[in-house]
Amino acid sequence: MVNQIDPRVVRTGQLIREAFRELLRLRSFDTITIKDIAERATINRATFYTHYEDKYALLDEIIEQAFRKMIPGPVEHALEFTDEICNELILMTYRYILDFYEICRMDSKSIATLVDEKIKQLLQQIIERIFVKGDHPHSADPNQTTILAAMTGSAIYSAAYQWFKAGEKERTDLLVDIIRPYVMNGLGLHYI
Amino acid sequence: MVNQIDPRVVRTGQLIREAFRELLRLRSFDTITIKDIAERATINRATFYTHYEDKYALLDEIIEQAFRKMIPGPVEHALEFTDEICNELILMTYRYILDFYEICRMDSKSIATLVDEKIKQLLQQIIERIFVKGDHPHSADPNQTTILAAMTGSAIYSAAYQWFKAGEKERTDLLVDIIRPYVMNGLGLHYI
DNA sequence: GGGAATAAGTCGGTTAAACAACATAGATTA
DNA sequence: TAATCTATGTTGTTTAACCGACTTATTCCC
Repeated sequence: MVNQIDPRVVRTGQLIREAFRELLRLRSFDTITIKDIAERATINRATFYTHYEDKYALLDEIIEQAFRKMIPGPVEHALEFTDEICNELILMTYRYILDFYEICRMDSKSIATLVDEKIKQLLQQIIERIFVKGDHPHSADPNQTTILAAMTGSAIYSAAYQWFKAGEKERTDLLVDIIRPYVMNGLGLHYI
Repeated sequence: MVNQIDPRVVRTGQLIREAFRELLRLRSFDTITIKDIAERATINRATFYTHYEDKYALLDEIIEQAFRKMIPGPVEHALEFTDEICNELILMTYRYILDFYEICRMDSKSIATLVDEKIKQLLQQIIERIFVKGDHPHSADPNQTTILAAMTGSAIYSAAYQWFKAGEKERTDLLVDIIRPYVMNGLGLHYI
């Protein structure tokens, strides 16, 4: 429908996302209308729909973009799921949660579950990719690989989220030391 | 040809002018190409020409926009050419020169005369408008009004420019006290 | 001087954004 | 409850931006 290389398309997309990010700092997700976004982005309301199906799709992309920007280089290029990589993933996830809940007004908690799901899914993807690239013990069975990645991703996310909700902002080394052994043992990678 | 209300037109115009202002801070006017401007503005080179005839026309508009933004409220709404208004005009002109020559790299002096002419012309317009609005002694004769405005504008500009070139950045009160009596006497307004 | 490279303009065809108008669905209020 | 208002999507038409190609300068370098 739209050519993602056309500079007009690129610019309009940027305007929409930037407007939306600004609005999320000011108000809660469900008080923001398409009209608001279009006005702030200085585009026509109808044009919004050639870029996103609705504001949920837009939120989805915002989350993903922000998350991908935070992936550390070592994780990006990791060929094996090592303790070090596991640490990076944990810290990155925690950092993302801190950032996101600071930026967004989550008064209504309307989008909290959406965000949770999205982040878990992205984490899972990253982890699965590392499993497949390296010769992980179970990588022969794609099905099992996916399940292990899902468990690992949600374990890391849930723990980081609980840490955040408990109000602990310091001593992330403790957080790491709780999650990593659990995950690595679970994967049977501890003694590799 | 282009509809100045269409948001696309407004946005493209802003992008072009902003890109040009940025480039003027980095390089001198005659080293800047249309291609440079278009690239920085993230628009197509051909699109530039639907907005401006060439980079001289663009410079012209940049100068005018910047100048108009500096017009003080009292001058904007003046109904009479008083000492106070005259002071404001002098100070504003001097401030403009300071700003402009700080922003633009005038290495080659290629555009200095263009800028000079433009500013004199704008000053003249402002002054003439005040003459016409108030019942200035000579306002009955439109021709004479224009000439008086031209002389006043260029007198103020030249004096402010000489002051700037002499390197005097302080004591603008002295500058004002030199120009104002000259102009007001010249206009025969000193004893009104 | 002569040839290559780069910039300035121009033009016709294509694509995306603007816009107005419409139908629908919730929310608000009389 | 009926009526008004506001947000959501959708559609067809118009317009401006994109793009490639082309013709002229201008500059640069051999």
